[in-house]
Amino acid sequence: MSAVEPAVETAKRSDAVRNRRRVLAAAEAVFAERGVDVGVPEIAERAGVGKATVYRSFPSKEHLVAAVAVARLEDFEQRVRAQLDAPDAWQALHDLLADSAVRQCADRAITAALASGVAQEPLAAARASMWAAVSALLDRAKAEGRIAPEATVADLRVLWAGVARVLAADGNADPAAWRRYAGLVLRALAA
Amino acid sequence: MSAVEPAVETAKRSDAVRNRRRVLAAAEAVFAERGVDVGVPEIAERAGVGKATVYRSFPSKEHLVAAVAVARLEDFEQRVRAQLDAPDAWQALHDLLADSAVRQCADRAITAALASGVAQEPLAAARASMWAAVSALLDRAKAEGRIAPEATVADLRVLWAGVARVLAADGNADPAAWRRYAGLVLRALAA
Amino acid sequence: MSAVEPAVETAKRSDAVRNRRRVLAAAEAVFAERGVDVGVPEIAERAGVGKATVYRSFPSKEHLVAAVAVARLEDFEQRVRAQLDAPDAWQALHDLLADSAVRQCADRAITAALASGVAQEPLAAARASMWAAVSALLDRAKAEGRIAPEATVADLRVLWAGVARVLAADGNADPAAWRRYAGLVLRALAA
Amino acid sequence: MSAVEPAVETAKRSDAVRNRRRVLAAAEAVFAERGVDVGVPEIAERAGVGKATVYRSFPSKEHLVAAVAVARLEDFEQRVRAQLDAPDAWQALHDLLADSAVRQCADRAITAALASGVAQEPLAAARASMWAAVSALLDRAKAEGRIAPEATVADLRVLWAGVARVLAADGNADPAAWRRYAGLVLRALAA
DNA sequence: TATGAATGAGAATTCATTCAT
DNA sequence: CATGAATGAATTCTCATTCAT
Repeated sequence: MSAVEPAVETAKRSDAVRNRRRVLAAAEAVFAERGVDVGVPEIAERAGVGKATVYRSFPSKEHLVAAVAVARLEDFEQRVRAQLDAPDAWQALHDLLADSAVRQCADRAITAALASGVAQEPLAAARASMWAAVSALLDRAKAEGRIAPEATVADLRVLWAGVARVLAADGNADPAAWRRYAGLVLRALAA
Repeated sequence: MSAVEPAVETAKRSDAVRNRRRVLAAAEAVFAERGVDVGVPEIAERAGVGKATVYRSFPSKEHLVAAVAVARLEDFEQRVRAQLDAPDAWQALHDLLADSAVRQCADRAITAALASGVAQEPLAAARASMWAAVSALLDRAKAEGRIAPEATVADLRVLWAGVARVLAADGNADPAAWRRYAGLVLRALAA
Repeated sequence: MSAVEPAVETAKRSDAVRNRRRVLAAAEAVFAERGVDVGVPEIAERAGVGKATVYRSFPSKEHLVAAVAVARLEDFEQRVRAQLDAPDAWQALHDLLADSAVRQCADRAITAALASGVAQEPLAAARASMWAAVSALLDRAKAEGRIAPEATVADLRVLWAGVARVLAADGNADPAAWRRYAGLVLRALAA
Repeated sequence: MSAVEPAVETAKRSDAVRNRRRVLAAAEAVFAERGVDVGVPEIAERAGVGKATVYRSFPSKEHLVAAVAVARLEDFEQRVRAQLDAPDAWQALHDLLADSAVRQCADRAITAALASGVAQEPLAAARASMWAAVSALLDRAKAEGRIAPEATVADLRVLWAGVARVLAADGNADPAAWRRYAGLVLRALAA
């Protein structure tokens, strides 16, 4: 019996974890499509669960928003770290920027989460960690002589997050356009 | 005598016009501080008028949002046109960007107004007119050899509107920072 | 001078009286067309005056409604009295009913005015006076042997006011239909 | 087992259904007492539920009004059909009218619902079905020789709905009065 | 005096969140 | 545990009525 109970508990937890993931994925998708102002019912329906189930995994909508932001940041960070040893750091940076077409979702979520003041620590940590990774790549690009020494990762953030927001708001999903702006942004920071 | 009557009519309107301006100013301020989702009562209180007075001047909140956007655009356009004959076009452009009054407020308002589909024509006209003025200045900067020929005013918009949004979202009101990013953006478009 | 002042005062009063009539007429028309729930601005515009002018003649909208009801009642009463000596009382009654196609306006107004509890005395008086006149005509019809002795003017009111309301609500403006129902109502009260 | 699941689902709905009925009953009562212009909060309080609960069962107030009208019509229709085989059709008709539950409430609701254009089909269907039943009874009364062959169910509607409205507006709840007017109306249509 | 402007109260409706089932 | 139902707070907007001009 003592062996069964944990199994049951684990099973339940795995269900909970699965639901949590479903909700998170649904929220990401819906936020990306229609902004962070969509209602909870919509997210719940998209996730195929009831409204209350959303609240089992996330104490409030703001926490859900923050969780989406964190997930996005972690996701992007992984992709950055996978390129840390790329032969051409500048090119890797360029490609990463160009590929981050889903950014607006995270950005809106980050903005909303920060504005709400909820769960700021995990969010700030995820942000810092992500930017640390980018910073490493940026440093390598500087070492390659392609990026100006005084350029900072903060600059990159301001420029690129801005571009991403505007393109997203425009509904511009053309990869070539994103690619072109990635080049322009790096040019702004060029040595 | 026939000249007096209109004066009387204008006098009556003057109060309405003054209130309309107050509401517009209050809306600009509140939108800039807290986004376009703030309620009408808040705007009314800030303007020192009652809720219904807002609705006298603007048929709906969406119209108010659109009016704020248009006012912002017109305001900025005037400042651009005042620099059309400046000796150094690049410098003029740089300065305009640096103390740009078309910030998150206008952008959020424009986005919201466009999304709402209300009063799109005047808004689109104001936008086009403003960008036409900027385009003229940009052309002069190209002629000076400081801006790349293939750079477009659309590029400038994407880069600068983005920077402005991010800085505004950060609550960064440091003029030096805005100035620095103005330089970076123009560098991205440099010849 | 003492002779002039009253003249001026009278002139002013005549203006006021004219405006009062205009408003009353406009209210009658609008109430008949769209019910008593139309707003004051609409009535004012129809009357060609400002909103506040309505309030100069009538302390509140409810008073205006009551005044419309009273005017209607008095109007109808006059038409009844004009028939008091008609040779055929039954026929006169029938014609009066059939011609009272504008009744729904008065009825809605009477209902609203009574429900509001405002200005009940003049309204009640006008009602009583009007029904007294109808009663006289009804008595003559009884004397002619066409109407049952036990029929009352209250019966006539219930039946005919009801028919008028329903036809009006149906939007039925066909005189032939009104005429036919006038006959049916009198048949219900026939000797 | 498969039989249990629906039961569970029904159990959940049972509360909703009970509240739906409560709201409907409260709306009927309030509409009958004070007209269809009463606010939703009042109805909700009368039903012992929150405002938003009303909106769970009925998408809008207009839908609620239409639902009340339909419920009233169906209720009355059932009572008519229960009398279709009564030995004395005239008497059955008389009795039905006399204790008619389709009173001002239903009529005002029908009028409002038709004016709003919402849910017209179910309403029209309920109306037609109800009048079809009445028509059957009326035909039997014609066959009995008590009602004129040229009388129509539309006539009955105009006369009786009108009487009902006026009596209701008068606040006259005396069964004897309703009974008496039922007799008068049938007299108007007598052979 | 007549007017357009101003206003607070209140209407319908939606939403994030909590409970009973 | 998961769910649909319930709710009060908030939002947009309208209206009868009063005031400054």
